[in-house]
Amino acid sequence: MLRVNLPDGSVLEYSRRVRPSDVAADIGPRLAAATLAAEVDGKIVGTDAPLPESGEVSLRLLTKRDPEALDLLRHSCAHIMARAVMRLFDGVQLAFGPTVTDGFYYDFLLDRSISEADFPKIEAEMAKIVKQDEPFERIEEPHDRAIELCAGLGQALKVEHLREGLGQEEMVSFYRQGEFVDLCRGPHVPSAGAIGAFKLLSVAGAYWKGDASNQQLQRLYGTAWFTQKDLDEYLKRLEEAKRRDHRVLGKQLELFLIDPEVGSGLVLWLPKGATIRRELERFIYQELLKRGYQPVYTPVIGRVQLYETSGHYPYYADSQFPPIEMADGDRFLLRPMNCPHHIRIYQSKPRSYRDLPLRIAELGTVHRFEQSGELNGMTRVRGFTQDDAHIFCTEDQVAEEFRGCLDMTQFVLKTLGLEDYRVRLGFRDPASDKYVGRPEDWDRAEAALEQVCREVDLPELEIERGEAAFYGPKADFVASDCIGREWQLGTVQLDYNLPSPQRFNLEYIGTDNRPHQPVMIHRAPFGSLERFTGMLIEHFAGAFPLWLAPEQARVLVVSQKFEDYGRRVEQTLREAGLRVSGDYRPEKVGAKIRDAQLELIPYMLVIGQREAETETVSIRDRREGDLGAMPLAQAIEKLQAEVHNKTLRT
RNA sequence: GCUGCUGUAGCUCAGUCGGUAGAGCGCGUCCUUGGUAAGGACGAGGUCAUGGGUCCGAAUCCCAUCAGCAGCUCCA
Repeated sequence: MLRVNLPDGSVLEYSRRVRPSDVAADIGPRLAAATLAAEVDGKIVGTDAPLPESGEVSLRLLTKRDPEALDLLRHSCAHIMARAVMRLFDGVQLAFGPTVTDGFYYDFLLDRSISEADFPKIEAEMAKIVKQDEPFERIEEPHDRAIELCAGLGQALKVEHLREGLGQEEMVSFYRQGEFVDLCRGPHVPSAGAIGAFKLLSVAGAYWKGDASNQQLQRLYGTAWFTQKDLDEYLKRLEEAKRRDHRVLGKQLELFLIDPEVGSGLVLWLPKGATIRRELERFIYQELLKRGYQPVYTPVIGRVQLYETSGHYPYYADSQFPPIEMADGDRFLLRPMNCPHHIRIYQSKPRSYRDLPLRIAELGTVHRFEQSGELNGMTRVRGFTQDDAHIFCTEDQVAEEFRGCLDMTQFVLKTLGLEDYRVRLGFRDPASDKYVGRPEDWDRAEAALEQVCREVDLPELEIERGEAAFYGPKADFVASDCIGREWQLGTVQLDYNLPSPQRFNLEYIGTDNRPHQPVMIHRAPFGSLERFTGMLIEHFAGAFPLWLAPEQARVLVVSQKFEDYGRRVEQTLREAGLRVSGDYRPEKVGAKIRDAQLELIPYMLVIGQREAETETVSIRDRREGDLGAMPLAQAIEKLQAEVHNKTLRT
């Protein structure tokens, strides 16, 4: 006897073996037709997955109203795409075909390359399959039979996966739909007809099992939805996201430039972008000073030997600009990070425990030769400036210093209204040999870091093995760009290795009058100014809060007759510390407003006869529209207050 | 670095079958002097990414290079 508990509290009892589809049918034919999958005791299964013969289960039938069903739909669509590809091309080997956010992909190995020109053909074949509406049938096979089956189908990659990835499994499942059979955990929607709308999006290379030393497969990306309307809305969302892309806005609003004559991945900050950066720098310096940091300046190159000591040079040889070799054989490296210079400042005199914690900060410009395929607007570049600092402290001070770094990073993000981020704890992968230092130091560092992070209120804290820096574990603040790619912004890293005798051999004299090894913390709340600014552009869609806006206000004269008063207003604002310009073109005020709106200028000060006579300005807020006239002095106070408070305009 | 795609005026883009280049916006000049999202007229502006090749003839076809886009790999 099986008791089935349904979400509405009702209970059905069965003395025979049933599947979710049977339960749905018992409830009603409409539900039976609409059911795409089921959730049994919290686990998503297909409608044909047998329920236990006895006992008690809770069952939820999933229809197109449930987001979980959409995921299944996409997975099923990946199978249909694979089926179409196998019909159209010879010798196709299947790799993996999972769902991703808003869609799915499938990796194929085949002789000829697939290009976007092939999409209509593939989509047409998929449409045929969807129209036929054949069911997805689950088949379970013992491991050895599965290998035979895949080998018989010529699916060598699947055989490899069965042997290596699924070597421990006794039984594995396949899904069959017509002539198409695929090793797959499932579940799937009952049949192909559930797919309301789909579209192939792109094709790209992808390495087998994600390893660049393996063969490259062809990955087809697509998306699928319950209805054409959902698909259209999704495509529209993609279009809209593109409009806030920092590369598009950076050009449109003249914020920055990447010029091939200068070099790819090298950012030229235009005056307006430079203004934003300067304000961010001012903000971060104020904050550093409040928090007991000591700013320094150091050069952008150093002797190669310095980076041999740190371990960076051997470790990252491929991703650095090659050393500059002098006639006398001396070699210099364009610095790929700032820590060695700061370490040498630490070592410039004997340090006592009384000096600690020592916090050395610098907006340090570094250069790294990133792979060409990685370069991306301002988010991945070859020259960038970190809001870097290195804290040298005693073991006892680590937790508090680390907490302070997390706090500063959170403060910075909050000030800018960046709430949508996650924190990644990057720990070492014990199986990898890329990490330096003693395992016991690593354990200590990871434990210390995790404990502090757990104490502090951090959103979406996750531990990721293998994400540590080679010298220590770290906490990264990660945010997504307009098309959903994740980027590391702020980072706080704990380092027991660079101070060690094998590296720089840092010391301080303790209360016991004996030398001890300090601990280092590397931290950068923004991360890089380039990447952070890029993300800010997208976050604000180019409409910056007043304190960051390159042009905070524009004086618009109704007619050129009022140019004199307009220029006086402009000058008064400028003297009050505001960034302002004036539009005295012989255009109608409507045209001037439109231009200012499109340039995302926060405030427009409209000036005509009335204002000139009464020493007032008519303020127009870019978002709110006309706010009416007010005395010039009052307008200035209003703007200054907004700047001072770093008000976020929502 | 790898796979696929793309590169035409300052910007966004069109350019058919290979026959010597077009629009809108912007820019300049002139007219208009106006009240909260586009006033009008005229004009200038292109080594069709770069270098080779095929062809009587190349923006168009082929190759290479450079750059960008999407993805993979990498990310101190």
